[in-house]
Amino acid sequence: MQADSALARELRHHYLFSALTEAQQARLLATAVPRRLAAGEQLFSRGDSAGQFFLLRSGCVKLYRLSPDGGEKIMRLIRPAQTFAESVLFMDVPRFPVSGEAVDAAELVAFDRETFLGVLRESFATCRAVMAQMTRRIQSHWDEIETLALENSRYRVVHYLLGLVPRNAQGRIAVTLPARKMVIAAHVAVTPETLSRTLRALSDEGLIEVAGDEVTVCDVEKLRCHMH
Amino acid sequence: MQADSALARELRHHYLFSALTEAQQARLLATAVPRRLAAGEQLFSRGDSAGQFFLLRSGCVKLYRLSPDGGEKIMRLIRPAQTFAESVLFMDVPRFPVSGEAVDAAELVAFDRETFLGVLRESFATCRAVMAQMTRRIQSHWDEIETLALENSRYRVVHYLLGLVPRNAQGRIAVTLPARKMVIAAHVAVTPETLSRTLRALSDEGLIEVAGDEVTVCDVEKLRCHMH
DNA sequence: CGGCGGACTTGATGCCCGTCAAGGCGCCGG
DNA sequence: CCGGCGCCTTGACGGGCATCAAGTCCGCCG
Repeated sequence: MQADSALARELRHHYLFSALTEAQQARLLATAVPRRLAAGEQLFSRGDSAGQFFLLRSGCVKLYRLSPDGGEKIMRLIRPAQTFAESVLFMDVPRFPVSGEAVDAAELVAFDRETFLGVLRESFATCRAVMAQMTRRIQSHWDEIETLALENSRYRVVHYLLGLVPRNAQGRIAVTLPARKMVIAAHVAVTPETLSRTLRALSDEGLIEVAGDEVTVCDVEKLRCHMH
Repeated sequence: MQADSALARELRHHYLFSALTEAQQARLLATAVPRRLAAGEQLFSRGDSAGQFFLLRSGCVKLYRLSPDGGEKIMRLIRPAQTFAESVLFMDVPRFPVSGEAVDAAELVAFDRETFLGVLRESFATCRAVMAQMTRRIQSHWDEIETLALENSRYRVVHYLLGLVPRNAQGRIAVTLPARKMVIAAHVAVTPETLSRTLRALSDEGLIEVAGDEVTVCDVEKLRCHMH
């Protein structure tokens, strides 16, 4: 790998690597393997045995599971500068718990599990960072579970929208949807049709305004209390 | 605390403590606070700032969130010998992300956050144990999200039942429901009525047999492929 | 430009499932 | 023994949402 310097610079701001010494980072890079994926290409399947985790450098990757009836549930969308499949680091028999596939053409780096565990042993700060990150992930899962457990689709959509606006936001605020509406519909477990209808109903009631993938919430407070 | 020896014995088999030296365990116990809860008594509310996590010694505790319309979603049921709210260990501003309340009268021990973090710094083995546990939790959340995202209630119930049987189970197998049916219904986001009807339909079709909280799956394979 | 395909929207229809209500059953205290 | 109280079950009904099917809009490419 000779494009190391650019990669090393990217790593410096990543939670998994920022607390490591240069020497430790070098050890990781020595066993790192670059990889390219075409759009739609599969990276791994649920159940595959796993010896590495990944950093996405460009493009977009989805982690998903297939439901029995052929539908797919997207568990997470990976954006550039995010790592994923770190969970294989800590499993006794490391297997991927989800499938991973490139949405857009992607450029990524695979890090070796054992090498990283060796480095981790020497860096408590990185351990803490990992645990903090996992804590955040668990809480975002709780949010998602909370959304999915809501009885009707309107609540789920509103709950999802509220999850997009910053915690302390007030009044009027614009957000851009993080993915195509089809994908979002899958996230909140409704059909694209219902999502469309629900957004229309909300905008007819003057609660939001929709323009493409730009959604502006007219009054965050009102929308929040609209859930009650 | 003079009932220490019994408590110390319980800790020895717990993932958070088993890798610690006697001295480290002693440090933890020195700042541990025993606590009793009556049935229905609240331990903490979502959003409360948190300086400790808990080990349940007897009874039953539920972690839950209230939905806007007053319904509650149980995120996790805590059984004796389990710790909970460990996530407060790793948050920058530690707050409880869910509410906690005793279902049955409960006996528990509160451990001090800072003390535990101090011990954790000295034990990489415990770090690994924590990360492994969090990994398992994340994956069980994925399972739950997968369940909740299933479109109809029959699939959700079957998926839940299949989650109860051991991974490699085959043929006929009996499981006992881990909670009252009302609670399970909440878990899979259906009403108790629908759960009841679904179980009846499944047993009418000869797929399962229900007797109280004992459910025997007549043929795991058939039930599994029944999802497809 | 004009044809094509994919994403989104909108409409009509049917059915799943939530709601309400009435029973059956075990448990408890009187 | 009875009466009361939860929990579970079963029934009837209505609404919400998935499904199917057009229709619109837009980007793409020949």
